[in-house]
Order: sequence, then C-alpha cells, then structure tokens
Amino acid sequence: MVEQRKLTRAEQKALRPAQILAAAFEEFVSNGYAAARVEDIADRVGVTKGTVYVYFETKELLFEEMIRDSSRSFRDIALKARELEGSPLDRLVALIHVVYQQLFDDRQSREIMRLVISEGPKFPEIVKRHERDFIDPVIAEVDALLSEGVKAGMFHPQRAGFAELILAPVLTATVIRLILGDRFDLQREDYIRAHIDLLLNGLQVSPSGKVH
Amino acid sequence: MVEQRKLTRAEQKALRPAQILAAAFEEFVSNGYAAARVEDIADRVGVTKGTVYVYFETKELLFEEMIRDSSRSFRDIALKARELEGSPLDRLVALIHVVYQQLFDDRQSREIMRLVISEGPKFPEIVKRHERDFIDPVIAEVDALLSEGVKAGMFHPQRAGFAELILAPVLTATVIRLILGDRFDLQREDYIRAHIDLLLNGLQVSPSGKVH
Amino acid sequence: MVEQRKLTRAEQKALRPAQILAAAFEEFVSNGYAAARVEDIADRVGVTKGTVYVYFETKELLFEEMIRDSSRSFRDIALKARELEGSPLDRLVALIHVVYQQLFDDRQSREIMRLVISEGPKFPEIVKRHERDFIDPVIAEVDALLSEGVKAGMFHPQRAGFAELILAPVLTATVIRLILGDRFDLQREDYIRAHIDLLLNGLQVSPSGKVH
Amino acid sequence: MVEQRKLTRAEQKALRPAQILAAAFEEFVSNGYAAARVEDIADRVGVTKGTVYVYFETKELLFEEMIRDSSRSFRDIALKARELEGSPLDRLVALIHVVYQQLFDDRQSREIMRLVISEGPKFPEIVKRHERDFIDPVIAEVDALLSEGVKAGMFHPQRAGFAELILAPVLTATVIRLILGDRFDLQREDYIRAHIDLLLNGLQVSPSGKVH
DNA sequence: AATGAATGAGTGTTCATTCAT
DNA sequence: GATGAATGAACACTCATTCAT
Repeated sequence: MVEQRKLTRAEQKALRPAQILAAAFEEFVSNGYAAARVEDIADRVGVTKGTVYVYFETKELLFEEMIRDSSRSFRDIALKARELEGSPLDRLVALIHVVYQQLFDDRQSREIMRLVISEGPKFPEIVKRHERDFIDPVIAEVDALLSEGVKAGMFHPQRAGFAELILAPVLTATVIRLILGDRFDLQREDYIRAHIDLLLNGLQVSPSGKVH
Repeated sequence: MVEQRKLTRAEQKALRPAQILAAAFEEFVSNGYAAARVEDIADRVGVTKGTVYVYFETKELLFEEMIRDSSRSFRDIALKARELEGSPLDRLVALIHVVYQQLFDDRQSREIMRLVISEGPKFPEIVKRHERDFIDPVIAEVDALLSEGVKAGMFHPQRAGFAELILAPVLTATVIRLILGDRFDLQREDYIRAHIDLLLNGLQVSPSGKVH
Repeated sequence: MVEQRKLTRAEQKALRPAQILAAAFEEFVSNGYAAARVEDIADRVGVTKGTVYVYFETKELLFEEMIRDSSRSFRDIALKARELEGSPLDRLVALIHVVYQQLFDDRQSREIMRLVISEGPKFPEIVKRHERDFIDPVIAEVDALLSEGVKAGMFHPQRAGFAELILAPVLTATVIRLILGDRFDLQREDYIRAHIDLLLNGLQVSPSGKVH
Repeated sequence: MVEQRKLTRAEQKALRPAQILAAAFEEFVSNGYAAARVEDIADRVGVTKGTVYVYFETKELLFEEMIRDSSRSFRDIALKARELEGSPLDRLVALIHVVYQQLFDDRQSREIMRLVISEGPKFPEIVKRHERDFIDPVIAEVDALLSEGVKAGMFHPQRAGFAELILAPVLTATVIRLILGDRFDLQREDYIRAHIDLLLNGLQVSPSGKVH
C-alpha cells in the first residue's frame, strides 16, 4: 500500500487519460456513439463525469481520440507488411497471416472496424484517416507484392489486378464475426489454409482460360 | 404528379405506412438508431410526429419493421439462388453475379448491412432473423453447389470446404463501399471478372499442393 | 337478431349518451379526471373517439355531466328524507337507514363521493352543486328532526346541535370503504345497530353532565 | 432572511430534497398526481426540471416519498395514542382531542387523506402503508380502551363494539372540510364538546334498550 | 351520426456540459 | 485535479380535439 500510494499520487493522474480512453472504447463499442453515456464511461473508471471533461473537451473529441488510440493494432498491419522478407509468395502468405492476427483475432481492431462502418457517415475525418493510414498502405503493399510476383513469373497477370481479392476472406470472416458475435464458429486454421490454397491454386480441377 | 391531388383520404392512408418506412430508412441510415429523430422522419413524409405514432407504436418497432421491410432485396438473394439452373460451375458463377446485383449494387441492401453491423448488438432479434433468412440459406446453397461440383469431379475437394471463401470478394467490396462511400471507385466488371477467374483458377502460375 | 336490429337503428342512438356516461363513470372512477382517456371511454362503448365528441363537446363537459348523471341515488337521499313519517325518533332512525342504503351500499354514490373529494378543487361548480343539492338538504332535514325531537322532549337539547354527528358513522364507514376497497370487512347490520344504539343511549353506564 | 445568501453549495444541497418534497406536496395536492407537473414543482423551488430528477428518479417515486414524508403528523396520532394516561374515559377523551389536532386541524394530514382517497386505487402500496401505520394502530388503541372501560364497568359492552363509531365525528368533519374547503364553517369547540357529550351520554332523554 | 387520420401542444425523462467549491 | 449539483436543450411519446369523408 505504501508503494502503491506513491505510484498513485503521481501516476494515477498520468494514467487517467488512458483509463478514460479504455472505458470509452467499451462504452462506445457497446452502445455506439450516440447512445453511449459520458457518465457510464466515468463510472467505469471510477471517477465522476466532471473528471472526463478535465481531460477531454467534448464527447465528440473523446470519441475521436479513442478511435485514434484504439487503432494501434490496426495500423500495425501496414507496419508489419513493410517488414516482411522473402519471395513475393512467402510475403503474400505472411501478410495474410498478419491480417488474421491483427484484424480477425484482435477484438479491438474488429470493434474499431464496426465503429468505422457505423459512425463513418457522421465522422468523415475518421474514415479518411483510416483510409490513409490503413486501407491505402495495405492495398499498396499487396499491389507491390503482386506486381513483383507477376514480374517474377509467379503470378498470373490477369488475376493479380485487385489487391482486395487477396484479403477478401479475412475481411469477410471479420465482418461475419462482427455480425454473429459468439455464434460465429469458424475453424480458424482450416479456414486460413483453405483461403491460401484456394487463392493460389483455384477451385477448378482443370483450369480454363474461360472467363464468366 | 399530374393527378396527385386526386388522392382520397383512404388512398393517402393506405400509402402512409410505406411512406413512413421509406423516410425511416433514410433517417436511420443517415444517423443510426439512437441519433435518428422521429420528428425528422415525420417531416420527411410531410406529417407531424403524432402521425408516425398512429402507424408505429414506438421508435423501436418502427426501426424493426423498417429493417424487415428494407430487407426484401436482401432476401431475394436466397430466392434467386434456389432458382438457378445448369452445371454446378454455371450456377456458382450465376450466384456470384446475383450477389453483386442484390447486395453490392443495391443501396438498400448495403445500408441494411451497415445497420445490422452497427445496431446488431442492441437488436439481436434482427441479427438472428438475418442469419436465418439470408446468411444461412445462401451458405447452404453455396455448400450444395460445391458438394455437387466436387462429386462431379469439377472442384477440388480440399478447396471447397468454406462457402464464405466463394463470396468473400463481394462482401469485401460491399463493406469497403460502405466505409468509403462515393470515394470507392471500383471497376465493377473487371473486379467481378477477376473475382471469378481467381476463384476458379488460382493466382499461381504453377499450382502446387503446398500448404502455407 | 331481426327484432334486435329494429330496436338498434332507432334506439341505439337514443342510448348512446347514456352508454357514454356509464362508460365515462367507470373510466373517471378508475383513473381520475386527468388520467382518464376519452379513447378508453369510447372503447368501452364500442365506438370511436369521434363519436364521444358528437355527444359531448369536451372531456370536461363529459365529466361534469357524468357527475350530474351519476349523482341520482345521491340526490335521492334528500328526497327520501322528506317523505319519512312517524315520530322524530322513528324518522331519524329511518333516515340513517336510508343513508346506509343510498350512500354506503351504493357503489355509484361512493365513487361519486371519491370524485367530489379528489376533483373538487378543480371543479368547484360540482362541489357547490353537491353542497346545495345533497349536503345542505340532508343537514337541514336532520336539523328539523332534531328540533322537533327536542321540542317534543325526546332529545337532549345540548346534544342535538350538530346534524353531522348523527350521520358521522355512515360517512366514516363509507370513507374507510373507499380507502380500503375490498379489504374493508364490516359487519354491516351489527355496525348500524351499534351506531343507532350508541347515538341514542351513549357509551357511559352512568351518564354524567360533565363535559370534557 | 438576513443571512440567507450565506448558504453554501453544500447547505443548499442538503435542503433540496426537503424543498422539493414541500413543493411536490403543494402541487400534488392542488392538482392530483396525474395533473401535477414536475416543472411546476421545480419552479416552486426555483430550480429547473432537471434538478428534481437529480433527487428523485421519477414523478411516481417523488409522489410516494412525498406522501411518506407528509404523513408524519398522521403517524403521530398512533404515537400519541399510546402515551395517554389516566382512566379509560380520560384517555378516550384525550385521544379524540388528539385526532382533532393531528387530523382535522392539520392541513397536511387532511390533504394526505384526500390523496389517499383519490390516488389510492393507483397506489395500493400507499394505502396499505396507511392502513398498517395509521388506521390499524388507532383502531387497536381505541378497541383496547373500550375493552378496558367495559371491564371496569364504565362502558356499555354492547355499545363498545366498533372503534370507528368513536372517531366517526372527527373523520366526518375532516371529510366535509376537504370537500367544502374554506366554506366549511364549524364551531370547532362546540362541535368537539357535542361529539364527546353525545358519544358518552346519548341523544335520548329516556334511554331505552330498544334497538332499531 | 360515425369514423379515424391527423394534429399540436404538452409532459416526463435524459444527458452533455458547466462551474462553484 | 476532482467533484457533483445544476442546467437546458432535446426527444419519445401521449392525448384531447378537429374535420374530411
């Protein structure tokens, strides 16, 4: 207790913003922006409403800072994508695994995605930032990998035109998980294996050039 | 428009529910459930708040009925899926096209998807209904097609395990469109063609059995 | 049905006001003036709100007419009081019985009394009418009886000064019944007998002139 | 009044509930539960509607707490009844005086009685509490006094069967006062004297055992 | 006469925000 | 910095009343 109090006085206050942001994440995620109550956020931290306003000017600014704060693991996708090594194929497969880890597995990322979808129309800034910081870089990275693979003769040029197609199964699994919650019961490992296998090799037994 | 003032009371009345539901769709889509105002819905129809309550008991019930009402083209996916004819491959391709039309192209379906994602936690009934009426039937239909194709020796058994993978590109495009709105600029035809091509034939030039 | 319809067409309408007044009595009694709903009154009759307004201009006027209409058995007390015959004592006893019948026994009278107590401050006219038509005449009649009895040497002059004292037990029983409702379990006959016995003969074994 | 502005926030706050309850008493008494407006209660205190809700969750709970709070002098009847000393006769007479003081004289008690009569059907809890805390104890006390007096040979056994009869004149005077308001002009002292005299000695000059 | 759709003025309640302590 | 009492602007919902049919 002696040491805790020493930490407390000085550090308690330093921790406040982070505590409030964490509480805000939970409340905004559970209720959405409009229905979340500042008082419930304060209660979660164990302080009163007024205290929240000491650190954040308005509910709106708190929301925006919370989104920024909770997008960390989101932004890590782009970071990790850039650090990959090996052949284009290896890096593609590794990148896919990264997205499963950072997006599908990570509750925070998933819920931020929900909030971007639901509150986007009201907070265009947030959408733009996510586009700039996450979507665009990842798409760019995938595009680079694909070009490289095509140049190396590994990937079919006409099938490497859309980066979105490469990651679609992760995004789809994530969205379904957002919608169904705990009821979504996916064999994660099998799904990822099938994802990569299908992506690389295709569904048909006798591949044809026919386009439908 | 020419004979609009000919509408009798009785005709007016018969139209009211549909008018209100249409207005409710716009308001709930723009603002989300909590932030939408019953009065704005009424204004949109050109009536007063009280009139909305003549037809819908509460804001909550209005929301639920609006979701049900606006899910029509959503539910048509499952309907149309069942009517397809031809080889498993033909039907698979046709089904994919149906989903682009009914989900990706259709603003109503897209926005309902946004609302299911954002309001789902608060309206579990709605999620369950969508799961039962849309998600499950479509997954089942795709699964049936895949089994049939495998049996016919057309599809690789180990790559036909997850129906979600087949449709992932449509869902992903839809979600990105929800997030980016008008800024999402996709070459629809090329994307669909690439989707199907990649799905059937795979990305790699020399397919391998290697699993990553 | 044949004969009923004949009655219906012509008489249904003649009955409407009475039906509405009866329904209004129930609703106003159950909920009080402010909380009663015109629509509930209409529902009770099996017509729509508009019909009530065909017969009664406003909720307020309906309330007032209902009170007037339902005060019949109330007003009969004064009427019956005037028709009594016999010695002052006989008439006094008979009058007491009449009040038990017309007020304590009669649900309508009791509930009108409740409404006069509760809505009186908002409807002073109603109170004045009740004072003039019921309270004053009955008090006057009792006073006349008492004077006569005193003149005849039957009643103690100093104990015959307040008519209210004579009827207090009936009013009290009625008020308690209003408050407790079905939980009020009074041995009616014994109570009336004790009322009259006590009134005439007093509680003390050795009466004294002492005043406390 | 001189130092009124000296009140600190804390002191103000400590007073608020009592102020609101007092204001609520006036508004509920004047208008009844349904017609009373929370805003008028707030205005009376000099605060805004929101402030009332800081202290009382709902209008209904405010009403119930107000009734409880304003029933003090009501409950004192039972308390004072238990502290009486002297012969059964003395105590009976003293008890009657107590009821005149605490019920007939006291505006708060009278108006609470009005509210119990008018709002009882909607607030059965309140009625039950009043029955348990006030009606039953007083009846019990009077019954005890009567039994004692009968045992002591002071009271006629057959005329001492109903406690209600003993107090009926007070209740009756109170009810009439509730109905007539300021127009009720009673010679209080004479009435009380006549009440007790009549109760003890009876109306008849030559008492008879005859029962009517 | 009867209907019932529509109105609009209200009313209870909520909640982000402020500010004196 | 932290509090929490107070505010006031909203907002869902109600209901007496009207009126075209």
